[in-house]
Amino acid sequence: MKQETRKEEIIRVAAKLFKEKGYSAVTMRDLATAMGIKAASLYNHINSKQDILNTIIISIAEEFTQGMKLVQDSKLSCIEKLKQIVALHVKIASENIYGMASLNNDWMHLETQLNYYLSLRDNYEKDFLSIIQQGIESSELKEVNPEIIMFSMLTTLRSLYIWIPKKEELNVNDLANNLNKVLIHGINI
Amino acid sequence: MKQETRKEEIIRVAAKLFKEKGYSAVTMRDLATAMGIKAASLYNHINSKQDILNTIIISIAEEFTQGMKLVQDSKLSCIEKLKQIVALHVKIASENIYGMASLNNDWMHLETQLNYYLSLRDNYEKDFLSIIQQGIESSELKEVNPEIIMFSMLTTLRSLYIWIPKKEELNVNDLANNLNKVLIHGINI
DNA sequence: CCCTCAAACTAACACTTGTTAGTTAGCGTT
DNA sequence: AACGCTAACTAACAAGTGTTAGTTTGAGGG
Repeated sequence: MKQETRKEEIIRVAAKLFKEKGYSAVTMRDLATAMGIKAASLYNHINSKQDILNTIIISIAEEFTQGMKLVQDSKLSCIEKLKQIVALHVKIASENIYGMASLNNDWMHLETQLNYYLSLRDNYEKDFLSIIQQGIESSELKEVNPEIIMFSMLTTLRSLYIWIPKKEELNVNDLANNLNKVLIHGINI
Repeated sequence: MKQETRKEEIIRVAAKLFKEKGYSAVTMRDLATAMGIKAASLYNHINSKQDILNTIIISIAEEFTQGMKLVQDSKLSCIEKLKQIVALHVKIASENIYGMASLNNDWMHLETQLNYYLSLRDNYEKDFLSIIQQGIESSELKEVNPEIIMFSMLTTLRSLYIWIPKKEELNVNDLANNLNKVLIHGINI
Protein backbone atom coordinates (compact mmCIF):
# COMPACT_ATOMS: atom_id res chain seq x y z
CA MET A 1 0.00 0.00 0.00
CA LYS A 2 1.96 2.95 -1.34
CA GLN A 3 1.41 6.16 0.59
CA GLU A 4 -0.32 8.89 -1.39
CA THR A 5 1.83 11.95 -2.07
CA ARG A 6 0.50 15.44 -1.52
CA LYS A 7 0.39 15.98 -5.28
CA GLU A 8 -1.66 12.82 -5.78
CA GLU A 9 -4.00 13.92 -3.02
CA ILE A 10 -4.57 17.28 -4.73
CA ILE A 11 -5.30 15.56 -8.03
CA ARG A 12 -7.71 13.17 -6.35
CA VAL A 13 -9.58 15.97 -4.61
CA ALA A 14 -9.59 18.02 -7.81
CA ALA A 15 -11.14 15.15 -9.75
CA LYS A 16 -13.92 14.96 -7.16
CA LEU A 17 -14.66 18.67 -7.50
CA PHE A 18 -14.44 18.49 -11.29
CA LYS A 19 -17.05 15.75 -11.24
CA GLU A 20 -19.47 17.86 -9.20
CA LYS A 21 -19.15 21.19 -11.03
CA GLY A 22 -17.04 20.67 -14.10
CA TYR A 23 -13.47 21.81 -14.70
CA SER A 24 -14.29 25.43 -15.58
CA ALA A 25 -16.51 26.04 -12.58
CA VAL A 26 -13.93 24.81 -10.07
CA THR A 27 -11.51 27.54 -8.98
CA MET A 28 -8.11 27.05 -7.48
CA ARG A 29 -9.55 28.63 -4.34
CA ASP A 30 -12.29 25.98 -4.27
CA LEU A 31 -9.65 23.29 -4.58
CA ALA A 32 -7.48 24.88 -1.92
CA THR A 33 -10.41 25.14 0.49
CA ALA A 34 -11.20 21.48 -0.06
CA MET A 35 -7.58 20.71 0.76
CA GLY A 36 -7.63 22.96 3.83
CA ILE A 37 -4.91 25.28 2.52
CA LYS A 38 -4.59 28.53 0.54
CA ALA A 39 -4.73 28.66 -3.24
CA ALA A 40 -1.14 29.78 -3.65
CA SER A 41 0.07 26.81 -1.62
CA LEU A 42 -1.21 24.44 -4.27
CA TYR A 43 1.58 25.59 -6.55
CA ASN A 44 4.18 24.02 -4.34
CA HIS A 45 2.89 20.69 -5.62
CA ILE A 46 1.33 21.21 -9.03
CA ASN A 47 2.30 23.27 -12.07
CA SER A 48 -1.08 24.60 -13.14
CA LYS A 49 -4.80 23.90 -13.20
CA GLN A 50 -4.42 22.65 -16.75
CA ASP A 51 -1.79 20.19 -15.62
CA ILE A 52 -4.19 18.65 -13.12
CA LEU A 53 -6.73 18.06 -15.86
CA ASN A 54 -4.08 16.60 -18.17
CA THR A 55 -2.96 14.14 -15.53
CA ILE A 56 -6.48 13.02 -14.70
CA ILE A 57 -7.65 12.51 -18.27
CA ILE A 58 -4.56 11.17 -19.98
CA SER A 59 -3.83 8.53 -17.33
CA ILE A 60 -7.30 7.05 -17.70
CA ALA A 61 -7.32 7.31 -21.48
CA GLU A 62 -4.05 5.41 -21.63
CA GLU A 63 -5.47 2.75 -19.33
CA PHE A 64 -8.30 2.20 -21.80
CA THR A 65 -5.89 2.06 -24.73
CA GLN A 66 -3.78 -0.51 -22.94
CA GLY A 67 -6.82 -2.61 -22.04
CA MET A 68 -8.07 -2.57 -25.61
CA LYS A 69 -4.70 -3.75 -26.85
CA LEU A 70 -4.85 -6.79 -24.58
CA VAL A 71 -8.34 -7.65 -25.83
CA GLN A 72 -7.28 -7.30 -29.45
CA ASP A 73 -4.24 -9.50 -29.05
CA SER A 74 -6.31 -12.26 -27.48
CA LYS A 75 -7.67 -15.14 -29.51
CA LEU A 76 -11.16 -14.87 -28.10
CA SER A 77 -14.42 -14.94 -30.05
CA CYS A 78 -16.06 -11.63 -30.83
CA ILE A 79 -18.64 -11.97 -28.08
CA GLU A 80 -15.96 -12.89 -25.58
CA LYS A 81 -13.97 -9.84 -26.65
CA LEU A 82 -16.98 -7.62 -26.11
CA LYS A 83 -17.42 -9.11 -22.65
CA GLN A 84 -13.79 -8.30 -21.91
CA ILE A 85 -14.40 -4.71 -22.96
CA VAL A 86 -17.41 -4.46 -20.66
CA ALA A 87 -15.28 -5.79 -17.83
CA LEU A 88 -12.56 -3.27 -18.68
CA HIS A 89 -14.98 -0.38 -18.44
CA VAL A 90 -16.52 -1.61 -15.21
CA LYS A 91 -13.08 -2.01 -13.68
CA ILE A 92 -11.70 1.39 -14.71
CA ALA A 93 -14.94 3.22 -13.90
CA SER A 94 -15.19 1.69 -10.44
CA GLU A 95 -11.59 2.62 -9.70
CA ASN A 96 -11.81 6.15 -11.14
CA ILE A 97 -15.35 7.35 -10.51
CA TYR A 98 -14.29 10.98 -10.32
CA GLY A 99 -11.76 10.93 -13.09
CA MET A 100 -14.24 9.37 -15.50
CA ALA A 101 -16.40 12.48 -15.20
CA SER A 102 -13.55 14.68 -16.40
CA LEU A 103 -12.75 12.27 -19.20
CA ASN A 104 -16.32 12.42 -20.42
CA ASN A 105 -17.18 16.05 -19.83
CA ASP A 106 -14.01 18.12 -19.68
CA TRP A 107 -11.77 16.68 -22.35
CA MET A 108 -12.47 19.74 -24.52
CA HIS A 109 -10.65 21.90 -21.98
CA LEU A 110 -7.40 20.11 -22.62
CA GLU A 111 -4.95 22.32 -24.47
CA THR A 112 -1.53 20.91 -25.28
CA GLN A 113 -2.77 17.33 -24.81
CA LEU A 114 -6.05 17.71 -26.68
CA ASN A 115 -4.85 16.19 -29.94
CA TYR A 116 -3.17 13.32 -28.17
CA TYR A 117 -6.36 12.55 -26.25
CA LEU A 118 -8.45 12.72 -29.42
CA SER A 119 -6.13 10.30 -31.18
CA LEU A 120 -6.37 7.81 -28.30
CA ARG A 121 -10.17 8.08 -28.34
CA ASP A 122 -10.31 7.76 -32.09
CA ASN A 123 -8.19 4.64 -32.14
CA TYR A 124 -10.18 3.11 -29.31
CA GLU A 125 -13.40 3.58 -31.21
CA LYS A 126 -11.87 2.21 -34.41
CA ASP A 127 -10.72 -0.92 -32.59
CA PHE A 128 -14.11 -1.33 -30.93
CA LEU A 129 -15.89 -0.97 -34.26
CA SER A 130 -13.60 -3.43 -35.94
CA ILE A 131 -14.39 -6.12 -33.34
CA ILE A 132 -18.09 -5.62 -33.97
CA GLN A 133 -17.65 -5.75 -37.73
CA GLN A 134 -15.75 -9.02 -37.46
CA GLY A 135 -18.53 -10.38 -35.27
CA ILE A 136 -21.09 -9.56 -37.93
CA GLU A 137 -19.02 -11.08 -40.72
CA SER A 138 -18.52 -14.30 -38.76
CA SER A 139 -22.25 -14.37 -37.97
CA GLU A 140 -21.69 -14.12 -34.25
CA LEU A 141 -23.67 -10.86 -34.22
CA LYS A 142 -26.88 -9.78 -35.87
CA GLU A 143 -26.61 -7.75 -39.04
CA VAL A 144 -27.38 -4.36 -37.52
CA ASN A 145 -25.54 -1.12 -38.28
CA PRO A 146 -22.25 -1.69 -36.41
CA GLU A 147 -21.91 1.97 -35.49
CA ILE A 148 -25.24 1.88 -33.70
CA ILE A 149 -24.13 -1.17 -31.76
CA MET A 150 -20.92 0.51 -30.75
CA PHE A 151 -22.63 3.77 -29.89
CA SER A 152 -25.16 2.01 -27.71
CA MET A 153 -22.59 -0.05 -25.83
CA LEU A 154 -20.01 2.70 -25.51
CA THR A 155 -22.34 5.38 -24.19
CA THR A 156 -23.67 2.99 -21.58
CA LEU A 157 -20.17 2.02 -20.55
CA ARG A 158 -18.94 5.60 -20.54
CA SER A 159 -21.75 6.61 -18.21
CA LEU A 160 -21.04 3.94 -15.62
CA TYR A 161 -19.37 6.52 -13.38
CA ILE A 162 -22.71 8.28 -12.93
CA TRP A 163 -24.47 5.18 -11.87
CA ILE A 164 -21.99 3.13 -9.89
CA PRO A 165 -21.96 5.46 -6.84
CA LYS A 166 -25.73 5.07 -6.49
CA LYS A 167 -25.45 1.35 -5.86
CA GLU A 168 -24.88 0.66 -2.20
CA GLU A 169 -23.15 -2.69 -2.53
CA LEU A 170 -21.06 -2.85 -5.66
CA ASN A 171 -19.91 -6.22 -6.86
CA VAL A 172 -17.82 -5.54 -9.93
CA ASN A 173 -18.31 -9.03 -11.34
CA ASP A 174 -22.06 -8.97 -10.81
CA LEU A 175 -22.35 -5.64 -12.54
CA ALA A 176 -20.26 -6.77 -15.50
CA ASN A 177 -22.34 -9.95 -15.84
CA ASN A 178 -25.62 -8.10 -15.73
CA LEU A 179 -24.43 -5.55 -18.25
CA ASN A 180 -23.31 -8.36 -20.56
CA LYS A 181 -26.75 -9.89 -20.41
CA VAL A 182 -28.51 -6.63 -21.18
CA LEU A 183 -26.10 -5.27 -23.77
CA ILE A 184 -25.46 -8.46 -25.69
CA HIS A 185 -28.55 -10.58 -25.29
CA GLY A 186 -31.18 -7.87 -25.04
CA ILE A 187 -33.98 -7.53 -22.57
CA ASN A 188 -36.98 -9.24 -24.14
CA ILE A 189 -37.88 -12.88 -23.59
CA MET B 1 -43.08 29.13 -40.01
CA LYS B 2 -42.94 31.54 -37.07
CA GLN B 3 -40.11 34.05 -37.28
CA GLU B 4 -37.47 33.64 -34.59
CA THR B 5 -37.23 36.56 -32.15
CA ARG B 6 -33.89 38.05 -31.22
CA LYS B 7 -34.19 36.52 -27.77
CA GLU B 8 -34.81 33.06 -29.21
CA GLU B 9 -31.83 33.52 -31.50
CA ILE B 10 -29.59 34.37 -28.55
CA ILE B 11 -30.76 31.30 -26.67
CA ARG B 12 -30.19 29.10 -29.69
CA VAL B 13 -26.66 30.42 -30.20
CA ALA B 14 -25.96 30.13 -26.48
CA ALA B 15 -27.01 26.48 -26.48
CA LYS B 16 -24.59 25.81 -29.31
CA LEU B 17 -21.72 27.42 -27.39
CA PHE B 18 -22.73 25.63 -24.18
CA LYS B 19 -22.51 22.34 -26.02
CA GLU B 20 -18.99 23.03 -27.23
CA LYS B 21 -17.43 24.37 -24.02
CA GLY B 22 -19.94 23.95 -21.22
CA TYR B 23 -21.96 26.66 -19.48
CA SER B 24 -19.21 27.89 -17.14
CA ALA B 25 -16.59 28.26 -19.85
CA VAL B 26 -18.82 30.36 -22.11
CA THR B 27 -18.66 34.08 -21.29
CA MET B 28 -21.20 36.70 -22.18
CA ARG B 29 -18.53 38.21 -24.41
CA ASP B 30 -18.17 34.89 -26.24
CA LEU B 31 -21.89 34.80 -26.76
CA ALA B 32 -22.00 38.42 -27.89
CA THR B 33 -19.19 37.83 -30.39
CA ALA B 34 -21.05 34.85 -31.80
CA MET B 35 -24.09 37.10 -32.19
CA GLY B 36 -22.00 39.86 -33.77
CA ILE B 37 -22.77 42.41 -31.02
CA LYS B 38 -21.30 43.63 -27.73
CA ALA B 39 -21.87 41.82 -24.43
CA ALA B 40 -23.90 44.63 -22.90
CA SER B 41 -26.31 44.56 -25.82
CA LEU B 42 -27.40 41.04 -24.91
CA TYR B 43 -29.16 42.46 -21.87
CA ASN B 44 -31.68 44.25 -24.06
CA HIS B 45 -33.11 40.79 -24.73
CA ILE B 46 -32.26 38.47 -21.87
CA ASN B 47 -32.24 38.89 -18.09
CA SER B 48 -29.09 37.01 -17.18
CA LYS B 49 -26.79 34.19 -18.16
CA GLN B 50 -28.57 32.00 -15.62
CA ASP B 51 -31.86 32.73 -17.27
CA ILE B 52 -30.60 31.44 -20.61
CA LEU B 53 -29.60 28.15 -19.00
CA ASN B 54 -32.95 27.89 -17.23
CA THR B 55 -34.85 28.37 -20.46
CA ILE B 56 -32.80 25.82 -22.37
CA ILE B 57 -32.93 23.07 -19.76
CA ILE B 58 -36.41 23.43 -18.35
CA SER B 59 -38.16 23.56 -21.72
CA ILE B 60 -36.57 20.27 -22.79
CA ALA B 61 -37.12 18.62 -19.42
CA GLU B 62 -40.80 19.48 -19.59
CA GLU B 63 -41.00 18.07 -23.09
CA PHE B 64 -39.72 14.75 -21.76
CA THR B 65 -42.16 14.81 -18.88
CA GLN B 66 -45.04 15.48 -21.22
CA GLY B 67 -43.96 12.69 -23.58
CA MET B 68 -43.66 10.21 -20.74
CA LYS B 69 -47.17 11.07 -19.59
CA LEU B 70 -48.57 10.21 -23.02
CA VAL B 71 -46.76 6.87 -23.02
CA GLN B 72 -48.02 6.03 -19.55
CA ASP B 73 -51.62 6.86 -20.36
CA SER B 74 -51.55 4.62 -23.44
CA LYS B 75 -52.76 1.03 -23.30
CA LEU B 76 -49.71 -0.37 -25.06
CA SER B 77 -47.72 -3.42 -24.04
CA CYS B 78 -44.53 -2.85 -22.11
CA ILE B 79 -42.29 -3.40 -25.12
CA GLU B 80 -44.40 -1.03 -27.19
CA LYS B 81 -44.12 1.56 -24.43
CA LEU B 82 -40.35 1.23 -24.42
CA LYS B 83 -40.33 1.70 -28.18
CA GLN B 84 -42.36 4.86 -27.73
CA ILE B 85 -39.83 6.14 -25.25
CA VAL B 86 -36.98 5.44 -27.65
CA ALA B 87 -38.88 7.37 -30.33
CA LEU B 88 -39.45 10.22 -27.87
CA HIS B 89 -35.75 10.53 -27.15
CA VAL B 90 -34.77 10.33 -30.80
CA LYS B 91 -37.29 13.03 -31.66
CA ILE B 92 -36.35 15.46 -28.89
CA ALA B 93 -32.62 14.87 -29.32
CA SER B 94 -32.75 15.45 -33.07
CA GLU B 95 -34.70 18.67 -32.59
CA ASN B 96 -32.54 19.96 -29.70
CA ILE B 97 -29.03 18.72 -30.34
CA TYR B 98 -27.47 21.69 -28.59
CA GLY B 99 -29.92 21.94 -25.74
CA MET B 100 -29.52 18.28 -24.86
CA ALA B 101 -25.86 18.91 -24.08
CA SER B 102 -26.80 21.49 -21.45
CA LEU B 103 -29.48 19.20 -20.05
CA ASN B 104 -26.94 16.42 -19.60
CA ASN B 105 -23.86 18.34 -18.54
CA ASP B 106 -24.87 21.69 -17.08
CA TRP B 107 -27.98 20.98 -15.01
CA MET B 108 -25.91 21.35 -11.85
CA HIS B 109 -25.40 25.03 -12.65
CA LEU B 110 -29.10 25.73 -12.35
CA GLU B 111 -29.86 27.74 -9.25
CA THR B 112 -33.48 28.70 -8.57
CA GLN B 113 -34.75 25.98 -10.91
CA LEU B 114 -32.42 23.22 -9.76
CA ASN B 115 -34.90 21.52 -7.46
CA TYR B 116 -37.66 21.71 -10.04
CA TYR B 117 -35.39 20.12 -12.64
CA LEU B 118 -34.35 17.37 -10.24
CA SER B 119 -37.96 16.55 -9.45
CA LEU B 120 -38.80 16.27 -13.15
CA ARG B 121 -35.83 13.98 -13.72
CA ASP B 122 -36.63 11.91 -10.67
CA ASN B 123 -40.22 11.36 -11.72
CA TYR B 124 -39.18 10.51 -15.26
CA GLU B 125 -36.85 7.82 -14.01
CA LYS B 126 -39.48 6.45 -11.64
CA ASP B 127 -42.00 6.16 -14.48
CA PHE B 128 -39.41 4.53 -16.73
CA LEU B 129 -38.49 2.03 -14.04
CA SER B 130 -42.11 1.21 -13.35
CA ILE B 131 -42.72 0.33 -17.00
CA ILE B 132 -39.76 -2.04 -16.94
CA GLN B 133 -40.90 -3.64 -13.68
CA GLN B 134 -44.36 -4.25 -15.11
CA GLY B 135 -42.74 -5.81 -18.17
CA ILE B 136 -40.81 -8.22 -16.00
CA GLU B 137 -43.87 -9.15 -13.93
CA SER B 138 -45.92 -9.83 -17.05
CA SER B 139 -43.02 -11.88 -18.47
CA GLU B 140 -42.55 -9.60 -21.43
CA LEU B 141 -39.02 -8.91 -20.29
CA LYS B 142 -36.24 -11.08 -18.96
CA GLU B 143 -35.76 -11.20 -15.23
CA VAL B 144 -32.71 -8.91 -15.05
CA ASN B 145 -32.16 -6.16 -12.51
CA PRO B 146 -34.62 -3.50 -13.75
CA GLU B 147 -32.35 -0.66 -12.73
CA ILE B 148 -29.58 -1.97 -14.95
CA ILE B 149 -32.00 -2.18 -17.85
CA MET B 150 -33.12 1.39 -17.29
CA PHE B 151 -29.60 2.66 -16.81
CA SER B 152 -28.43 1.01 -19.99
CA MET B 153 -31.31 2.32 -22.10
CA LEU B 154 -31.39 5.77 -20.57
CA THR B 155 -27.69 6.52 -20.87
CA THR B 156 -27.73 5.48 -24.50
CA LEU B 157 -30.77 7.64 -25.20
CA ARG B 158 -29.39 10.58 -23.25
CA SER B 159 -26.19 10.51 -25.29
CA LEU B 160 -27.93 10.59 -28.65
CA TYR B 161 -27.11 14.25 -29.03
CA ILE B 162 -23.40 13.41 -29.21
CA TRP B 163 -23.88 10.92 -31.94
CA ILE B 164 -26.66 12.24 -34.14
CA PRO B 165 -24.61 15.12 -35.62
CA LYS B 166 -21.99 12.64 -36.82
CA LYS B 167 -24.44 10.87 -39.10
CA GLU B 168 -24.63 12.61 -42.44
CA GLU B 169 -28.11 11.52 -43.45
CA LEU B 170 -30.37 11.25 -40.45
CA ASN B 171 -33.61 9.38 -40.81
CA VAL B 172 -35.32 9.65 -37.47
CA ASN B 173 -37.46 6.57 -38.01
CA ASP B 174 -34.53 4.45 -39.14
CA LEU B 175 -32.51 5.45 -36.13
CA ALA B 176 -35.36 4.68 -33.73
CA ASN B 177 -35.92 1.29 -35.35
CA ASN B 178 -32.27 0.34 -35.19
CA LEU B 179 -32.02 1.44 -31.58
CA ASN B 180 -35.06 -0.62 -30.73
CA LYS B 181 -33.47 -3.71 -32.24
CA VAL B 182 -30.22 -3.22 -30.37
CA LEU B 183 -31.64 -2.10 -27.03
CA ILE B 184 -34.52 -4.52 -26.80
CA HIS B 185 -33.50 -7.61 -28.76
CA GLY B 186 -29.75 -7.50 -28.15
CA ILE B 187 -26.97 -7.92 -30.65
CA ASN B 188 -26.15 -11.61 -30.68
CA ILE B 189 -27.72 -14.11 -33.08
C1' DC C 1 -41.23 66.14 -39.31
C1' DC C 2 -41.47 64.33 -35.10
C1' DC C 3 -42.20 60.43 -32.01
C1' DT C 4 -41.52 55.85 -30.65
C1' DC C 5 -39.20 51.84 -30.10
C1' DA C 6 -36.06 48.11 -30.83
C1' DA C 7 -31.46 47.28 -30.68
C1' DA C 8 -27.24 48.54 -30.74
C1' DC C 9 -23.37 51.21 -28.45
C1' DT C 10 -19.48 53.09 -24.74
C1' DA C 11 -17.90 53.23 -20.21
C1' DA C 12 -17.64 51.61 -16.06
C1' DC C 13 -18.48 48.79 -11.74
C1' DA C 14 -17.17 45.41 -8.27
C1' DC C 15 -15.57 40.99 -8.00
C1' DT C 16 -13.18 36.72 -9.34
C1' DT C 17 -9.74 34.33 -11.91
C1' DG C 18 -5.04 31.70 -12.26
C1' DT C 19 -0.64 32.54 -11.01
C1' DT C 20 3.91 34.58 -9.11
C1' DA C 21 7.16 36.35 -5.66
C1' DG C 22 8.95 36.32 -1.51
C1' DT C 23 8.70 34.70 3.23
C1' DT C 24 8.15 31.71 7.30
C1' DA C 25 7.74 27.58 10.21
C1' DG C 26 8.94 22.94 11.42
C1' DC C 27 11.73 18.83 11.02
C1' DG C 28 15.48 15.57 10.15
C1' DT C 29 20.50 15.27 8.96
C1' DT C 30 25.10 16.69 9.20
C1' DA D 1 24.35 25.04 15.45
C1' DA D 2 23.76 25.25 10.68
C1' DC D 3 21.66 23.39 6.62
C1' DG D 4 18.29 21.91 3.39
C1' DC D 5 13.72 20.33 2.43
C1' DT D 6 8.77 20.31 2.53
C1' DA D 7 4.83 22.77 2.77
C1' DA D 8 2.50 26.20 4.29
C1' DC D 9 1.75 31.43 4.33
C1' DT D 10 0.68 36.79 2.79
C1' DA D 11 0.42 40.04 -0.75
C1' DA D 12 -0.17 41.22 -5.09
C1' DC D 13 -1.04 41.39 -10.23
C1' DA D 14 -3.06 41.51 -14.69
C1' DA D 15 -6.73 39.77 -17.05
C1' DG D 16 -11.31 38.45 -17.27
C1' DT D 17 -16.14 38.01 -15.15
C1' DG D 18 -21.40 39.26 -15.27
C1' DT D 19 -23.91 43.17 -15.18
C1' DT D 20 -25.68 48.22 -15.00
C1' DA D 21 -26.36 53.00 -16.57
C1' DG D 22 -26.82 56.08 -19.85
C1' DT D 23 -26.55 57.16 -24.77
C1' DT D 24 -26.90 56.74 -29.86
C1' DT D 25 -28.70 54.98 -34.16
C1' DG D 26 -32.00 54.03 -37.62
C1' DA D 27 -36.39 52.51 -39.34
C1' DG D 28 -41.59 52.96 -39.45
C1' DG D 29 -45.97 55.30 -38.46
C1' DG D 30 -48.81 59.36 -37.20
